[in-house]
Amino acid sequence: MTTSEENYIKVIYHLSLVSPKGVNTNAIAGMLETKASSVTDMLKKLSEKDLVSYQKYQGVSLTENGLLSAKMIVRKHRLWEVFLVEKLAFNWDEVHEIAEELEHIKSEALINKLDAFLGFPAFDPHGDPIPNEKGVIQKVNKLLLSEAELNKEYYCIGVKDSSSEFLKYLDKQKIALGSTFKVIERESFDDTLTVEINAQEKIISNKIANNLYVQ
Amino acid sequence: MTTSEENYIKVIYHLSLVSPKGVNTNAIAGMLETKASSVTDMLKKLSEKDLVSYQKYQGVSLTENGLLSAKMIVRKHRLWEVFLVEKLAFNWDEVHEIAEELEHIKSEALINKLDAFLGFPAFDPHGDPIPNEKGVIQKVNKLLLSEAELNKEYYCIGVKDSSSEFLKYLDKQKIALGSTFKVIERESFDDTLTVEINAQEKIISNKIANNLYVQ
DNA sequence: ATTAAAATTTAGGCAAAACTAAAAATTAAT
DNA sequence: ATTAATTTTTAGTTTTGCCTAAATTTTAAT
Repeated sequence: MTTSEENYIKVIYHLSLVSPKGVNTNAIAGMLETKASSVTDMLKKLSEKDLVSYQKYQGVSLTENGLLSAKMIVRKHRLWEVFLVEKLAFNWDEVHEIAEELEHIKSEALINKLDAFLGFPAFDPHGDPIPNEKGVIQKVNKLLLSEAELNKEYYCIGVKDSSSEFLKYLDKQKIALGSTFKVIERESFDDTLTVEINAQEKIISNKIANNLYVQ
Repeated sequence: MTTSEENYIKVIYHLSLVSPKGVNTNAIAGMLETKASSVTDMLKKLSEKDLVSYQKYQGVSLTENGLLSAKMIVRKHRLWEVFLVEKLAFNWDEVHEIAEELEHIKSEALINKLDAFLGFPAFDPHGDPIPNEKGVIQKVNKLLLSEAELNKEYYCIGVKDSSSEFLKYLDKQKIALGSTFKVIERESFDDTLTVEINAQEKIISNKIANNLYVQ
C-alpha cells in the first residue's frame, strides 16, 4: 500500500465510524483536502485491491481487508503518539502531525517492539483506544460531558476533538485526562455548564462540553 | 525536499567521501538501483535547488546547502538506528532498512528530542559517528584491522561494511564493538590474519580484516 | 591522432496521484 | 412528476520520478 492509499483507507475508516451506512466521496475529499474526482479515481483503485467495496454513486465501505489495514494504521498512529508524549516529552497537542508521518513506516516488528517498549498501552494521549496486534479495540463506555448527570462524579477519559487549538485551551484551563468533573448546573438557555473541575468551579460552554469524554 | 531527493543527496554525500573530486552519474545510479538517465534528470533538479553543483558530463558535488542537508539525513538515520537497537532491542543487522524509512520523517523537534532521549550518542550501532544538531561530525582516528601492527592491542570501534550478512558473521564469531584484537601473524601469501580476539585465537580473512575498524 | 569503448545526456513515454471542466446520476424542492 | 440543486463520475491534463532507446561526450587504447 502506498502512503496515499493508506491515508484514504484511514479516512474511510474514521468516517465509517460516524456514518456506517456508506461513506461519501465528498466527505473523503473534505478530510483529505483533495477533490472529489481524485477520490473517485482512488476508490476504483482501492476497490480493485479489495480494500473497499464500492459502487458508483453509492458511497464506499471497507472490506474485511480494508478494515484490518485501517486498524493497523490507527494502531501505529496511536502508539507513536504515546511514544512522542511519554518518551520524548512532547505535549499532547504537538504529536498529531508527526504521527501522521510515522504511521506509514512499514515494519510489523517495529510496531510490535514499540508496543512492548511502551508497556502495551491501551490508550493514546487523547484517550483514544489503541488496537492490539490483531486489530481488536477495547470498548470503553464513555459519555460526553454535555450528557453528564448533575451532581455526579466523573473523570475525564478522552477528547473528541484533538485539534491543537482545543488541546491548548484545555491546558490553559488545567483540564487533562484524569481531571474530575461534577456538573453543578446546566443553563437551559445555551446549555452552558457550571462544572467543578478538580475542585475548582468553572463555566464550560456547550461546544467544549461536547468534546470531552467522561466516565 | 522529497524522499527521492533526500535519497539522492544522501547517496551523493556517501560517494563524495570516497571520491571527493566529483561523483559519477553511474555510481549514483548503482547505489540507488536506478538508471543513469534518471540520475541525470534528478541532478538537474537538485542543481536548480542549489543542493548540488553540476556540470554536464563532469560529475556532481554537494553545495554547502546540500552538504548540510545530507548530514541532517545521516544524523536522523543514525539516531534512529541507536533508538532501534538501544530501546527496541533490535539486533544491529536489522536496523538499516527501517532507519532508511525513519530518516525521512520531517521534524527538527522530533530528532532533537530523540537525540536527548538517547543521551546524545556520538556513534551509531555500527560505530559510525552521528552528526550533531549543527551537522558537525566528530573525527575519530581509526584504522582497518588489515592495517594493524603485529602484537599490538586494538579494540573494535566500527564496521566498514554494515550489510546484514557481514554483521551476522561477526555475531557468529562473537565479534562486536569493543572486542579486543591482537594480530599474531600475517600470512603474506593471501593476507590472512591470525588474531587474538577477546583472548581467543582466530583466523581472519583479508576481506573481513578490511571491513573492521580498530583503534 | 584516430578509433573504440564507456559514460552521460537527450528525447520521448509511462504510471501514480493530483487537477479542471464537463457530463451524468442522484436527491431535494416545488 | 418535473425541475433544480447537489453529488459524483468521466475525460483530458499536469507533475514527479522513473523507464528505453538513441545521440552525444568523454576516456582509453591503439
